[in-house]
Amino acid sequence: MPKQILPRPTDAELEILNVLYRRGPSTVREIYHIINKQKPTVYTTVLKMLQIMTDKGLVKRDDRDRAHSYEARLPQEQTQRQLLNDLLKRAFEGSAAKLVMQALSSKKTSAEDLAQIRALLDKMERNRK
Amino acid sequence: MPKQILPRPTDAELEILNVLYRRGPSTVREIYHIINKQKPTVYTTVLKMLQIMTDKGLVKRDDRDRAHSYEARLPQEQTQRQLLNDLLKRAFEGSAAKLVMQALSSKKTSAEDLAQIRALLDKMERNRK
DNA sequence: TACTGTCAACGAAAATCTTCGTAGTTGAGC
DNA sequence: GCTCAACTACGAAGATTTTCGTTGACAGTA
Repeated sequence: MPKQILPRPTDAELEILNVLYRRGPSTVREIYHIINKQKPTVYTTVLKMLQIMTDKGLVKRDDRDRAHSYEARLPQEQTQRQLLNDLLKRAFEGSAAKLVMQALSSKKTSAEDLAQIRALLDKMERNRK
Repeated sequence: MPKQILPRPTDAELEILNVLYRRGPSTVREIYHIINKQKPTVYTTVLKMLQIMTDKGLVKRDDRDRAHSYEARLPQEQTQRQLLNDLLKRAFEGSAAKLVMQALSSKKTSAEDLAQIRALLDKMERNRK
């Protein structure tokens, strides 16, 4: 029973989504191999997670072949944005600026990254006029 | 039994932490009044949460008075940073730049905020030399 | 057909998170 | 001392998340 509003993915679910984002549509076996390297797990655990995620609507299942193929339902950017907005509300009182400041000051960011961000800032200010 | 490494606060725990950050040290009753407005709850639920959070080390308890007083153990900025770093690892492959870009592009940010971020960027680039 | 290996389905157990009812303690006022 | 109101402690129930064992289905091969 698919839901309309996608729930925030849990930790384990996010790990699987990340695999799907890196690999594109994949079978349970393929996903299992990768997950198992990161964190020793049993095949059926991964399968169960995928079934739950299908119910929640986080992934789509293609069951034409015997080995079903799974695919993330939302593009990575949208998942990231959703998680960010969620964190924004829960911990930053909705202030994106505070969040960005914290992110920049806590992590060492490369010169290229800084330049990239600066470019984005420029673009946003231009659009503002 | 306090732990060394503080666990990531859960949703309900974060709500309580936010109250503590706004109010400073507070009694259960005070926290309960606020939480109850946001989401009807029973007094003992809030109390239980605080006890769990004390065990986890998320808050400190001052039991000198009869009505114990609770206080966040980490400053708000540190909690925020922890949550950010966590999200960074789980959803952004550790790239703060990607995270910042998403945050900036998804949310409308005010001109003042943009200026503030730009100032931070300048400062970071100066320090880099 | 019988055997083998791979697969999805299912349910239950384990772990964690959240809520709440009950009980016992303490302090203030009589 | 006794009673009442407010408080904390405790444990259990419910909900959710995560893990895993078992089963049955299916496809290929001899």
